[in-house]
Amino acid sequence: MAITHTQPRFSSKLTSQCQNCSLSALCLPIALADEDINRLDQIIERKKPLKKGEFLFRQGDNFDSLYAVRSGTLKTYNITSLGEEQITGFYCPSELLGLSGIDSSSYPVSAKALETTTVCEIPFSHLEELSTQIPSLKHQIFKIMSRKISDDQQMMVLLGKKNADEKVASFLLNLSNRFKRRGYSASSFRLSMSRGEIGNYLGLAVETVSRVITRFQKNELIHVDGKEIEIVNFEEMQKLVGVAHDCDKIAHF
Amino acid sequence: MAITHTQPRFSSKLTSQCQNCSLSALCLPIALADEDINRLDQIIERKKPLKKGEFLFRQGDNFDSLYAVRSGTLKTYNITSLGEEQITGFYCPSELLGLSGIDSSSYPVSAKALETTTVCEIPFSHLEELSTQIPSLKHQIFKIMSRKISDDQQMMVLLGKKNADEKVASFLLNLSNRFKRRGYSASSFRLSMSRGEIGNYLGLAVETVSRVITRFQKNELIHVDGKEIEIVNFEEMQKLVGVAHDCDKIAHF
DNA sequence: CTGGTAGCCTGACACAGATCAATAAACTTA
DNA sequence: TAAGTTTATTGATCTGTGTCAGGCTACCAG
Repeated sequence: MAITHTQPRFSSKLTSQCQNCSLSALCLPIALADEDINRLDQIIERKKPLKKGEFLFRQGDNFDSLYAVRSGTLKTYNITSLGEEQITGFYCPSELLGLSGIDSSSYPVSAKALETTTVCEIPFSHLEELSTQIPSLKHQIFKIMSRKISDDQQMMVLLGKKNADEKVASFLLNLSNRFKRRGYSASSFRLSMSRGEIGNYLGLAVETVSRVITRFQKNELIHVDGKEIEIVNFEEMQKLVGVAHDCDKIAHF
Repeated sequence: MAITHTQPRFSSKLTSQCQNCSLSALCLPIALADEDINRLDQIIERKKPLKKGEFLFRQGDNFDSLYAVRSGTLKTYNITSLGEEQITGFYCPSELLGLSGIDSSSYPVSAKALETTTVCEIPFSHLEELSTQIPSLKHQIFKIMSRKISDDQQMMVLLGKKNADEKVASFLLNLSNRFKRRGYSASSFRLSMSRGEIGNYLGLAVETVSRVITRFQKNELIHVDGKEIEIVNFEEMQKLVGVAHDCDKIAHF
């Protein structure tokens, strides 16, 4: 929830980092009183960076904390009964991980860094306590969890109904939106995950992801150079995804 | 959260229905003090039954309330940009609907009754208020939302990685577990949804669902008579799904 | 520099499941 | 009861994507 963009500093003497954090508008969309932000700030621990491939937590670990991404990217994944990995999400700066652990008191997924990554740790018991004292904070947590539920359901629609082109286009536009929200370019960004990880996440084979991306480039929808992506033709991409504009089609039976 | 199994009664004079409700153990897994149950009870409205095909709420409606299913079944679904419906969940007695509406203040899905259905309405603003006064209630809401997030992620694994047989087997065993938890037979139950709705939910064509079910019957995994299902060979069904037993295979890299 | 590894791309082919079509069964309404 | 409608089943065929196999490139360690 509270994130700073400054260089990692580990002194607990630094308070009010959330206020200075360029991402706090995203973490705390409903402005808390200054005093409340301070209180929130005090329960948050800034952790030392994870290197690529390191775990933030593992499936089965005791649940203690939520984590807000400060910089870098992580993936969460399940291990299926066959021992394969199924990626359930990618997490960019300002996004919150670990919500699925609250219920069972252990994390039902593993979280691994895709690159050098820093996070803020938010001990859940403290957060919960604080949320008793600050109703707007509690409301904010409800909203964040609710949002996660809607987003996951959109993902279910994608996995259940879309073809390969639509999946990849949705994925790229989704990333684009997330970068945009953070103040970065919506049209030009770097993929921190491999083609294999994209395919895993979207329910596609690596080869299919590769072919679709190549074809998109051939059709001048995007420009690709390895992990660098530039979205050239937003309009066509959105048509592929099926944007909400043509919602007049929607009937309520 | 609070549900009664008695015949529908609409007098607001009836208090403490939650205590008498055979489902309350499911709604209130962490026992609230009697006094707290009463307070919860007082904010809950028992609504008149929905007939098959009627809406509980529609995509875009203002979000006001959560709903707990008392009897019957509902489905929730999205309308995709092409105007098709994508079912995102089925809801049986004791289960809670509407969580995805908290974030955006309008429901992002529609909820429709699959048969005659009664629900308890829980005005969210009241619930939130009450949760400020009763920390264990707040905790319970966090847990329920967290559980929903884990469940949806399991569904993403199913949609992304499983084949038709595994999907249908998972679906049937999932229903079986839910009936069992409610004290009904785990092996013998009635599907309240059509084959088309099952297919839609699982990302399969109707014909595929039909064929898989027929084949399961041929192989004596289940016995089917229209909407009546009997699971005959649990062990084989669980093998199909890939139960968690063979988790020694799982490596943590 | 060399060899090794991992990621990515591309082509050929196979197959699970979609689609199309026709019939049968179940339910609805009059 | 019959007529009409929806739902389920079954068979025949088609197709999008997975699978397999090969090669290319980039990067790292020695």
